[in-house]
Amino acid sequence: MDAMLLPANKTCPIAGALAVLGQKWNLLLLREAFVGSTRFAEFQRIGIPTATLGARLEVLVEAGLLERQAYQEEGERTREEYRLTQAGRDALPILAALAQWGETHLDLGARPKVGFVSVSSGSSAHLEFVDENGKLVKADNVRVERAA
Amino acid sequence: MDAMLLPANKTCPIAGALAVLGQKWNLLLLREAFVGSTRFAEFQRIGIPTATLGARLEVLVEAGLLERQAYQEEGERTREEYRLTQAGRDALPILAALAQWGETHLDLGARPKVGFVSVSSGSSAHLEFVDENGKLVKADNVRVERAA
DNA sequence: CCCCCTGACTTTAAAGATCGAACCCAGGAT
DNA sequence: ATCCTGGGTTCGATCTTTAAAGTCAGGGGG
Repeated sequence: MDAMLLPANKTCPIAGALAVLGQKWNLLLLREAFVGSTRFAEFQRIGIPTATLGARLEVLVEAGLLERQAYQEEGERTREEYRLTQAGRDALPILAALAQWGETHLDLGARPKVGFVSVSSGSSAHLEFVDENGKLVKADNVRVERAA
Repeated sequence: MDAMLLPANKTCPIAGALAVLGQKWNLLLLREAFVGSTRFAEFQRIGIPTATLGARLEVLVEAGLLERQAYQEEGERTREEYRLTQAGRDALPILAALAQWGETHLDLGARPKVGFVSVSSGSSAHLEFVDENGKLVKADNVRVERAA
């Protein structure tokens, strides 16, 4: 990841975000957190080796995307679980954008769709570009400008 | 990346997208393509080693995000440049989501902002969640559902 | 006291990915 | 013929991830 933090990349929000989110497994771990996983063993369900899981949870906590919270069940010791911070929750559009792209361009076979659901209306939600006046903008009508 | 394609992950659009887009450098290369880079040497500006660049461009072409096009300048040989396909262009929300997160949560220092601009209105564009009825949904009001 | 169990990690060597430096290739110009 | 330029490739070193084995710690039970 260091090589991606050249002077020019260091001020680029995309490169900066990728410095932590681009590390293997991190976005899938965040997805797990979004669907409710909190415990070490729950995060293992994505198939990540435990050594990597331990290291990644540490990275996500240090980067402020997850936080540790102590919990204790009856007859059990105090343990720690991992919960999304606001910064972690703010990564939701990244996951949604990846999901949208994957749905559109990959052959994923027959399966129930993954869902991003509006809690208040109960209907599914997807990402759109919106301009400063609140108008929808088609993605093909959005240009990326490099800072000078 | 293979371990991320467990049976359960294989049908997940996020994991599937990450199988190609999650590879180091690929999203930054797409960003370069969006701002107009087409040639091998132009992509090098992100600081990627040439060996990795060669391999990555091949991956992005094979995955259908970039395509090669022959070009020839006067007095020069025929060369190939790399241009976004529709699948490549459809990755724009991913870059925008990363940029939004980076802008919000990283200390990037003083610099001109990176821009996503609506071509027709000239104003900046950002991502929002929208429900099936076209209504804006706040991200904190979006729930991620795991497929059963 | 010891043992067991369970969940949460850690250790270690091997495999895989990325990198830096050197190098090669090919076509056009001289 | 050589030189130049752009587009790569090769290769050994370094870093990252992995699989397998292991440790740790607290609570319960004998």
